Amino acid sequence: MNAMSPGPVTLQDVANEAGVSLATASRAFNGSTRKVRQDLKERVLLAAAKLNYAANGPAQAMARGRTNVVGLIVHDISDPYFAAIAAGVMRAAEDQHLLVTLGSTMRRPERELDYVQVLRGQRSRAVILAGSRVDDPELLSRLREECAAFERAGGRVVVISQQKLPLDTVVVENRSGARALAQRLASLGYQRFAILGGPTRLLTARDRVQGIRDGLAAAGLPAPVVLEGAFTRDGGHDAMRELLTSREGLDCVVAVNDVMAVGAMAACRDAGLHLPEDLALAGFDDIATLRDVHPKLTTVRLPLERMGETALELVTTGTEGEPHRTRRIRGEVLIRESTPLRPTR
Amino acid sequence: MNAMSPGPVTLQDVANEAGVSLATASRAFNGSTRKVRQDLKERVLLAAAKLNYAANGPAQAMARGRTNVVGLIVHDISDPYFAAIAAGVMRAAEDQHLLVTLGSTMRRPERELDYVQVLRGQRSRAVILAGSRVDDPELLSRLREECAAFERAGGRVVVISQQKLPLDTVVVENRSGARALAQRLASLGYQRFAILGGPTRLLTARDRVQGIRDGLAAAGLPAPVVLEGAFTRDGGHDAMRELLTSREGLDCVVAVNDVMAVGAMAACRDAGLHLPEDLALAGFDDIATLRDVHPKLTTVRLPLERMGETALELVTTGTEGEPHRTRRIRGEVLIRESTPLRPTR
DNA sequence: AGCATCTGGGAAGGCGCTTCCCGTGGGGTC
DNA sequence: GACCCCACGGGAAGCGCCTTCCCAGATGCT
Repeated sequence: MNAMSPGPVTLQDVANEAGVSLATASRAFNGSTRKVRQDLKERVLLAAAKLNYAANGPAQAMARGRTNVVGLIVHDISDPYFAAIAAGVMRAAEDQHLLVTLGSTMRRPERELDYVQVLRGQRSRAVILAGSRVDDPELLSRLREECAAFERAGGRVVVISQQKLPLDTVVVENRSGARALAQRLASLGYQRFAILGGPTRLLTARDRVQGIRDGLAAAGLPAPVVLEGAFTRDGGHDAMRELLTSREGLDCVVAVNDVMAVGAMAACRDAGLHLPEDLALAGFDDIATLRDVHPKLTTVRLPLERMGETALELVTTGTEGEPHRTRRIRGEVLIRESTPLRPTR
Repeated sequence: MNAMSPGPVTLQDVANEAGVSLATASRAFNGSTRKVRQDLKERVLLAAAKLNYAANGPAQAMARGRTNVVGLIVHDISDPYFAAIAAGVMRAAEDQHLLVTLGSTMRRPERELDYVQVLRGQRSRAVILAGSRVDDPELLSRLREECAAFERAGGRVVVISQQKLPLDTVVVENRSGARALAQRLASLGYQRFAILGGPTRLLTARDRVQGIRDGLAAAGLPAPVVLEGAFTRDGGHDAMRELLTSREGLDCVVAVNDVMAVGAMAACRDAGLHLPEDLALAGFDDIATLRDVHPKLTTVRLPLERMGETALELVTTGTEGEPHRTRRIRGEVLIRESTPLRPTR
């Protein structure tokens, strides 16, 4: 293609090819303050295409002092909750010509700190922390400091979950959603509830448990049994199995997310229970790939992709020095087959 | 923290703080060829920690001529198939202190080209192309050229799917897996098959369809009906609905992936069919979150996370100039409830 | 004709880091 | 004790690009 220079094509090569100066070639691409005559610009672009020029990202980053990369930190990318958020972030990022670097903490929240630091070093334009905050003041405080350092370095930080840090936040209204779900279930006639809760240190799990409690209390129902399990399919499965061996007379089990609910569903089947006749079951999130389980799962729909898009929108629209903004995301209760109207006794 | 310099902390700041030269500070971190006296090294590391120093990634990339970023390009990150591969890549990348930049083509294969080019500009150390190749010679040829450019620039390219390019490849043995599945199903007594195929231009879909055909033919069974649908839940759903309105006397339907199979399952239920009594159904992939659907789905297990890990291993272990390597991934047929032994008539 | 305005080009500076090269000091060898 | 070598610290070049300064030429306006 170009036999002259050895390594990758540089802007100088493009300028030579087009017969213009380096400065003009640069202006042809980024033309901000100065204008470049149309025909010259075309020549440059043509030369670039001919040489298959791709601007050196690190060099640009260095000269400009910032990149067009945003970091997305999730707990576990193979969890469909985060995969859906990631899809939303990706879609919005593409429109803005931003690249997304993915970090996965493998469900170890302390790893968020490392990622934020690494991304600061990378001069990422922003970091999106997707996923529940954790009840750990020490960790929270260190994270606050790390995020502050990130912002001092000129980046933005957006959180998707709880508003626990002085940052732009997409707040997921887990508690009110869970409360609404519980009230709807109560209105369907269910009375004796159990909750399959996630790890209590995860605020998302905790908020949902509390919301359900709120809703049941508001409906005048007794406090539910709460079991703690991992925030995964196996967590739901194991918690449900324990529940089935020890508890009797339950109406309705609410898992704090769909993945756990599906695990619980499997545990019920293993135990020979017939759903929903023998027991009603509900989840949370409305994970797309789980919408076809049978019986169809009552849940609270969260617009996961839109949450990702919203986070990226906060990244791109912020103005310097502005106080941190909040976007509230409400869940929508979806009553489906797994919680039919309960025949009155 | 340090009131002197305005912007982010630089290596010079650390060197000053530690009372050593810039060169020494740099060597304290990377000290490969050259050694630094132990006490000086500790002083530098201490100073770095004190100042909360994070090395400037772009600057390092520029000086070294390469980054520690690998790009992962998938068709759709919200598809659990790709999410699982991504999880494997992430895990392996973490061990190697590599960062992963995610590209999602939104199922438009031609966008792979753009991503490869962008990642070349970013001086990514490698690109992993996860996802089916496409039957489009023109596109394939352009992709070959773009990948060659990437490798000329010093990066590596690894493909997960079919061996269609002269690159390191994690070959998924879709055809033999599908063939084995079909033969097992035949041995269970099924005779009249239909296939819910994906888009024919996707080689993964095509290979699986062909494998099933092979297996049925080997078992002496008549050629199956094949319907084409999108490679998604809705694709499976719609294809199954069409199948149910037009075809009679089917034994067993095989969808070319689990997501489609679950969509098909829903369509069957909508039509009042009872699975597996009225119809057997099988999928492909063994997607983790879909293992609990009822009836449990017969499928071909693919070690998705391990495929991601293997791809990253190819990225890190390659030696210059070596001919491209191949890692074959075999599927494992899992017969489950959705295809019970068929009572002989 | 005189002046303001626009645009291209050359050149220099700087981003933060790695690494080559030089110089010095200490230890070993005969 | 002279010599050599090695180890290691420090100075400085250079990675590719963007930006800016300044000058030259062209154009348009009064």
